[in-house]
Amino acid sequence: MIARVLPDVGAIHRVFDYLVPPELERDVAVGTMVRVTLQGRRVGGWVVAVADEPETDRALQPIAKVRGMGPPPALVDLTSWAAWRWAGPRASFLGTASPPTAVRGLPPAPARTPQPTAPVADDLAKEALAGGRRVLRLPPARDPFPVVFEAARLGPALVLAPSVAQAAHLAMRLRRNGFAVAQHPRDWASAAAGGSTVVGARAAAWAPLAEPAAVVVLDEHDEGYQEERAPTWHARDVVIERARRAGAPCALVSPCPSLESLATAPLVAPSRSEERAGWPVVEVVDRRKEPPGLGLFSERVVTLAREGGRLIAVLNRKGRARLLACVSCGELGRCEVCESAVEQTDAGTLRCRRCGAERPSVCLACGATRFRVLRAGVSKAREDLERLAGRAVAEVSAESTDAVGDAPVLVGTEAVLHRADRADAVAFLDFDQELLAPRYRAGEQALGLLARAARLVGGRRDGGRLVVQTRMPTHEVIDVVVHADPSRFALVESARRAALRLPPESAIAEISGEAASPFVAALGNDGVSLTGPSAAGRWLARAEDHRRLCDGLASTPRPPGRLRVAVDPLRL
DNA sequence: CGGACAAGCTGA
DNA sequence: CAGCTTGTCCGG
Repeated sequence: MIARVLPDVGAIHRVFDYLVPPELERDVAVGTMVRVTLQGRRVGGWVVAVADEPETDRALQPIAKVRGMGPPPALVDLTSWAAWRWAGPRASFLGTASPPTAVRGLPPAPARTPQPTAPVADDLAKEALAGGRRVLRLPPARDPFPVVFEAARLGPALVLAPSVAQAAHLAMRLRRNGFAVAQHPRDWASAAAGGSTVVGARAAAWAPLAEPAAVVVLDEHDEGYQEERAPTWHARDVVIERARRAGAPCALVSPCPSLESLATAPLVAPSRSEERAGWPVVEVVDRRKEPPGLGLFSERVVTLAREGGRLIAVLNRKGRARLLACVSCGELGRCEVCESAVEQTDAGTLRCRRCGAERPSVCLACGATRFRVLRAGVSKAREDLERLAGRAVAEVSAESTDAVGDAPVLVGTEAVLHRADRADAVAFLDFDQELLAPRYRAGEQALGLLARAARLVGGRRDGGRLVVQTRMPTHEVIDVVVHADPSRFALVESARRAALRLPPESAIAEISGEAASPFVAALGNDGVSLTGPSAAGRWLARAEDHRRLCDGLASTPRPPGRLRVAVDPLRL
């Protein structure tokens, strides 16, 4: 018996043949994790195929050790596809699909799927999982659990949630309903044994179910599903492919579905009135019509902060002040080293955001020591709101570690929307910053923020309330919440993407690193067009679809040196 | 990736 | 020319 082994070594993308000693034959199959001798040293690797005859005349080495079970053959096969789709090494996908600690044997599979105790009847869930792929648009306040329930009823299903905490919560609810459940990656062995529905976050896209009976992705628009480091694989796209291969129904659930999903699957949505009920009331504060000098806070937000209900104010700017001007001469506060804008620290000094140089609060032009805040950050916002509201206001950012507790008023970056679990109102202090962010997905991302905030306040019948401060009150993203109709954004945005040839109207990859230049020189051909390099030394490869793009990337030899290829880059 | 080996550089 | 650095090649 011959094992074809892919070593778990960075720069090796080849498969090598090894002899399987007779006493190990029982333990070796496609997916098995082994240790082998390569060039005199021991390295880990995966058996990606078994054969009777070697492909070489060389003398074969025996497999040194069987480390344990690895991904099932269907997933080993899927890693080849993923390596093509995201232009990355197959070994990195095999690593994600492998157990966190060695698995020598599997627990017994549950004899049969236990009969759920309390059936949840839901026509939309049934329709979304009737067969093939569907986008299921459910408003933020509507519980998606019936979809998960319906999927698990069909057999061992694969269910993704954007965060580990949400996945754990779903697992608990499924268990309470009588289903056998495995949490990925903790229960890797149970998942591999079969018979259990598997629940997890991004990495669970690679959970070891042989063939899911159904696939559900909750909040499929969530950016947490995409890996930031190259290869930039997307969990949603991985499970879509798994569902396709298994012939299993696949429901992509979201209050604001991504254009990518809408472009490739039919939409299922509740009635207008049901959808409306699931979005909160939104108050749009048109800042163009307000008297000048109010700063970050409209009268409406100040009133809400005073009134008593729990208010969360969102401002996506960290620190105290992001842009300052001298009180006496009006000159902008800039770095004496690199001339970039300086920010004000909590200690009152000025710090450069680009190079980190710090200096006392002194104007470079006139020597005055006082500055006016032109663009406040959350720290300043917290101070101001506390003064205006006359009660304690807490600050929350990604860095702050204090428990949110039940502080009545919170000010924070968007991290606050992840840390708090409920609110009576959420106010976006500078929503234009989100709408106008220089990224092609800014609109989708802004809408995602509104949907997340909507979850914290609940639907309109629960008194849920969003306040959006903006100078673009008729922007289609705001329109979505005003009318509780996400298609208002999708229509406008997909036309815009088509005009600009941006995804999903094209497939793009960002290429950077020292080897980028020779790589793109060899790339530009059949169906792949190139732009670049940008100031940061990045190229953009674009094709009509992923097939053309990924074929082009795969057929181009990689020159030596560091090369980063980010297919479907999030930020652009 | 990391070991092997070859070619290139330095100093006595 | 020994002794060391740097570069290139390749793995079962």
